[in-house]
Amino acid sequence: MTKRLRADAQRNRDDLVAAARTLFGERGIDVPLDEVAHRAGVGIGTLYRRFPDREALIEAVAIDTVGRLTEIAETELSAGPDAWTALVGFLRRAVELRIGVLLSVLTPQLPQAAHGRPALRAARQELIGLLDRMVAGAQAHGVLRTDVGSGDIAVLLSMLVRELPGLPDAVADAVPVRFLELVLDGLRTRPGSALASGPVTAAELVGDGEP
Amino acid sequence: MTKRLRADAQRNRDDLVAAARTLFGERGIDVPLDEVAHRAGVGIGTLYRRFPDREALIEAVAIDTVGRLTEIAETELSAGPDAWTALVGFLRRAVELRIGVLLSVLTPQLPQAAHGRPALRAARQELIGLLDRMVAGAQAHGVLRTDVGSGDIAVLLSMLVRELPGLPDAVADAVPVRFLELVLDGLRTRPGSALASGPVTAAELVGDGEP
DNA sequence: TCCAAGTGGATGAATTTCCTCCGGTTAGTA
DNA sequence: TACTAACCGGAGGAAATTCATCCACTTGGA
Repeated sequence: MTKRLRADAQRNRDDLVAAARTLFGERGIDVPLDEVAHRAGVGIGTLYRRFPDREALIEAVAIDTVGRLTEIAETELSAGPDAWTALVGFLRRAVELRIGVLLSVLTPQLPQAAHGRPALRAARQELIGLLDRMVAGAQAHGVLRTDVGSGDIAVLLSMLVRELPGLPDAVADAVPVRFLELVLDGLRTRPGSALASGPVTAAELVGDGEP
Repeated sequence: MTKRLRADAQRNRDDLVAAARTLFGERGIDVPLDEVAHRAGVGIGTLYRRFPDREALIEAVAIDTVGRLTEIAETELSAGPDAWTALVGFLRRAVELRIGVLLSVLTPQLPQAAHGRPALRAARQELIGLLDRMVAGAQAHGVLRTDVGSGDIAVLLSMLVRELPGLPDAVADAVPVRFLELVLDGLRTRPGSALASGPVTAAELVGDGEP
């Protein structure tokens, strides 16, 4: 196993991965590494010492993210009364934490080398298994439509979590959870479902009634 | 009015705006202008002659886009039997053409100056009016949930149209329409609704069963 | 036919991003 | 408490990207 890090070094490493996860998710995989370092509250030097190149950082983020999602999925599956509840819980928590799967599952731009790195492959496979279980289970119970698959869930999560630039902060913050509920329920009127927040009007989006 | 352009020049101008609209939508407002020119099949020089700076191009795209959406909305509203049908038609056509509103309606990064340019303000106001009409109408008929507003529609459209990098082409192409239908219907099983394409599995997303 | 209008892309400037290097700091052990 | 191996931060030059001009050549249309 790799040498054990000094306490502060480990802390910084974790902060870096966390910062990278957020920034990668929000702004894409090619945010300047300087920004990642800054957001983590460490110097650029520190980042480069820990992760020799961008690819290494991406891989670390991927593994970390898949791990978190797997944990969430496991928790929900074992705690929830049924697969659908687990699926919904999984999505809610992932969205709340702003964790998209896509990056971690297929890590688009990840050079083939890293893409297939065994550690990542294994972790990914495990997550996919859990996703499939939730989807299949919910479909078996007849509550999840059968024309969607686990891949749809992955894409959905990524779409929801991705930041839309230019929105007023209040709106931007609410969007992911808001739209998750919308996708779950659909736009059509349906008894018993109501969004937590009120309607967003276009005028409010523009933010200038009469400036 | 501004001087009339020579035929070929006008054609190039249109191509530029079209290329910019697509690229802005897919990759954000700060794609390199070189790429816009290339995609439009013209030289960079041509772009710069027609649009002195990025802001001018953005404004042109915004006006053009709002115009197109307005036209679609008008068509659907007058042709459709009711507001809900019009709204759905509007969304379907906009998604099909990959036209997001957000950019054009609130043009996030647009410097205040241009953001408030009268031509754009007026066009935007008109579009917002139409959106509100569709939303309010559909709600009055009881078919659209009342906890969403025209702003939600704008955000939705932008989310759907935005490209998710790294997806297999086939999936990427299908995503916008696929998810529009999902949002309209919801993930829950519902009689009589079926997606045009089959489920997308996570494995298929990753693209490597056993490579 | 003729030329004002238009074209493209080579090119240097400006900006952004990368990533090394090293003087100073600190965790952790004895 | 003292010592040192490990770690830190960020200045700054190299490299890459993007901007935006300029001009020799082409073309639409009167």
